[in-house]
Amino acid sequence: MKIATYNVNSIKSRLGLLIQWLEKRGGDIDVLCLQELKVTDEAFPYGEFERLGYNCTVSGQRAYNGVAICSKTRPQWVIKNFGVAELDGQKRLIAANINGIVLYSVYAPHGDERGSEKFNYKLRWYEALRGFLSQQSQDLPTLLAGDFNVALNDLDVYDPVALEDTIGTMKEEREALKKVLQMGFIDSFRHLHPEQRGFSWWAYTGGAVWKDQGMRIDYILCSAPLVKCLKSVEIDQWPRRRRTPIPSDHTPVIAEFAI
DNA sequence: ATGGCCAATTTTATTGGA
Repeated sequence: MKIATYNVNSIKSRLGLLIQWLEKRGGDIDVLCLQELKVTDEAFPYGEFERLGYNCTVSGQRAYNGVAICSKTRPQWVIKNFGVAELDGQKRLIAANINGIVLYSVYAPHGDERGSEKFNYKLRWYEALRGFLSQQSQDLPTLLAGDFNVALNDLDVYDPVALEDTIGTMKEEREALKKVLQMGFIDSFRHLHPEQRGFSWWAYTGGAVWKDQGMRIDYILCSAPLVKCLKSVEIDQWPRRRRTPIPSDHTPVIAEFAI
């Protein structure tokens, strides 16, 4: 079973490229976790995914945020949002039970800059994520996939000196994500590739992707039972390295499990 | 692959992204 996570930066703008990519891969993606849809539930292009054999469950929002899980088998149940009034105005979390595996598609807040209201919101969001996870049943194997907007370590940024203390690399953010990992989640890419640089995001500006000036901020985190059957983790740069149609600034991360 | 962001809305500017 292959799981992919992809921050599409608008599903409307990315639909053509996304379908092209799924077809180019020969239909090997079983579950697709999407972020930054920027559309309401009603405006999500369900039909396009149905044609490719996917059932999509969506927590959407106009203009900002929005997450979805698209899978070839229907989920047994779905949860949308934290159930925390302060945070649920922004659609950044969806969970689905697919074949007895609990899958999350999450989109962590960007955070703007240290000390800003958005930065504090980001830290509160991570607290809420941990609170939510701690209340879920631990009986089922769990996958946490999405855009976490944090580069965990210096190996996860192209220039740790230039990017020191900038958004995505600050110690508060890294600690927030590391606390999630300490709940029993493993960074699948780093687990299989301890020394490899592999970015999932490059700025639109300055031809960053051609210079490989990026960051690894998109992750597939898995609970211990799933690590045992983790076969491979791949960052597929193909969608990001298109000139036309215009790509997202992120690229998909794909993990394969022997399930 | 080779100059220079992209997307949505508030639309001919502004806001958010990272």
